[in-house]
Amino acid sequence: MPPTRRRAETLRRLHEAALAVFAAEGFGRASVEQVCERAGFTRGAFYSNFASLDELFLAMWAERSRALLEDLRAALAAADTADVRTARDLVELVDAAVGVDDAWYRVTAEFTAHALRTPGLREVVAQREDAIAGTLTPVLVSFLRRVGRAVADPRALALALVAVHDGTTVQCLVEPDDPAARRRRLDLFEAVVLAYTTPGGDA
Amino acid sequence: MPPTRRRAETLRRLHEAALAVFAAEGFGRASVEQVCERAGFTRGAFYSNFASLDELFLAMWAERSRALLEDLRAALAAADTADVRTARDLVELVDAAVGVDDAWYRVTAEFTAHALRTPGLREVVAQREDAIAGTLTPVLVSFLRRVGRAVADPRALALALVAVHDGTTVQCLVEPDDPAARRRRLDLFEAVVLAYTTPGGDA
DNA sequence: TGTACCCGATACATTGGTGTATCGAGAGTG
DNA sequence: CACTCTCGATACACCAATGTATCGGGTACA
Repeated sequence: MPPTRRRAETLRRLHEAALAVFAAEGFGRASVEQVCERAGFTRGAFYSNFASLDELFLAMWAERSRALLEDLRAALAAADTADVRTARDLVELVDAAVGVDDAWYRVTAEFTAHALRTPGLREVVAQREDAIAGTLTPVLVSFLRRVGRAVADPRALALALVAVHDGTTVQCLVEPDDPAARRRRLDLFEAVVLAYTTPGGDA
Repeated sequence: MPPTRRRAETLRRLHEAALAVFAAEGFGRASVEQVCERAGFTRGAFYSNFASLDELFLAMWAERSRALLEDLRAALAAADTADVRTARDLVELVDAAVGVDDAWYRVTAEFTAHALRTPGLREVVAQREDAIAGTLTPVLVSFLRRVGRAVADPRALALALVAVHDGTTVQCLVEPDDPAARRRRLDLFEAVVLAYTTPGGDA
């Protein structure tokens, strides 16, 4: 059964409100009450759509990561091949598309920590991360080939890049006014790409 | 004024209880009440020692990172030079000393997210992280020299390693039964060390 | 051993959140 | 246009936590 028009709109507003509240209060401290107030609903609306904040978060996360990967794919597809010749160019392009999103980082970091302590959730998170890496891999391989690099173990590279992304994002956010942090992030990305690939491709 | 004996013991018990409660409930959801109950005190005890949970956490964190760096230094000092000949050896040694601590990771990740959203705290966290990298740097350089590697930019390396540590820790914890995650972590550490150093040293 | 004062206990007034059971407006449907 | 049933609002009963003001036992120190 497809959600009715009314319901779809309700979900949209709840997602939006939840993101704002999670970002402002922290996932752990956000209450159903706050989310509903922000969305302009009573708690009744919430409970007839979700059983818990966890459930709402997972729905948001699925949506958001889908959109993010789509953006990334689009950014890469739109890039002029002539402008992307080296691994560094590619790294900069991807970084620009993915960015360093303060609010989103905080929310996912907190939720991940929460999931690690909640057995059922841990597996769900593991699955999602796996799916993300899985989607990322082929895109990555094909674009690396364009800049003349062959990847021995694409999965390892994808996971390494995700790890570097997470780790450096914190550093960038902790020192938001320091452009050096941003540069170090790009350097590290580049170093990892070079370490996990060998010359050889279309370039 | 040095803390009296009674007070020192109270602090010890509060630290211990706080770590347990933060780990079990999440930093965001932990209450003063819970911490005190676990420690066997009333809230009166808490408020006459700290103004907030933030304050308590910062005290714990300072203590814990001091101890961690001390352990690391000791582990490196104790290692038989004959057994540590390559960058990989060094990486494995450090990894064994630092480890992947579930509870501690969750607690710090949540606190960091919290600090990012709390202006005053963000700077405190930045300072602490800086101090950690600062302490790490000389140790790192001296041991890399032992295994025959020279470091061009020690600070960049230290920060890169911290980022990789953070990023891969999550991955290891999300898939706790997968030894591959652990191996990928070591591989990434090694790749980064090699990328940020050049041959040349005592070896 | 006396005494000053530290520090943890107690009590109080408040606040804000929880989940469920029930109702009825109005969207969806033929 | 009328019928149906979804879904958000309302109301209920309940609990957990907050921070402060005050008290007094016991530690520390001469």
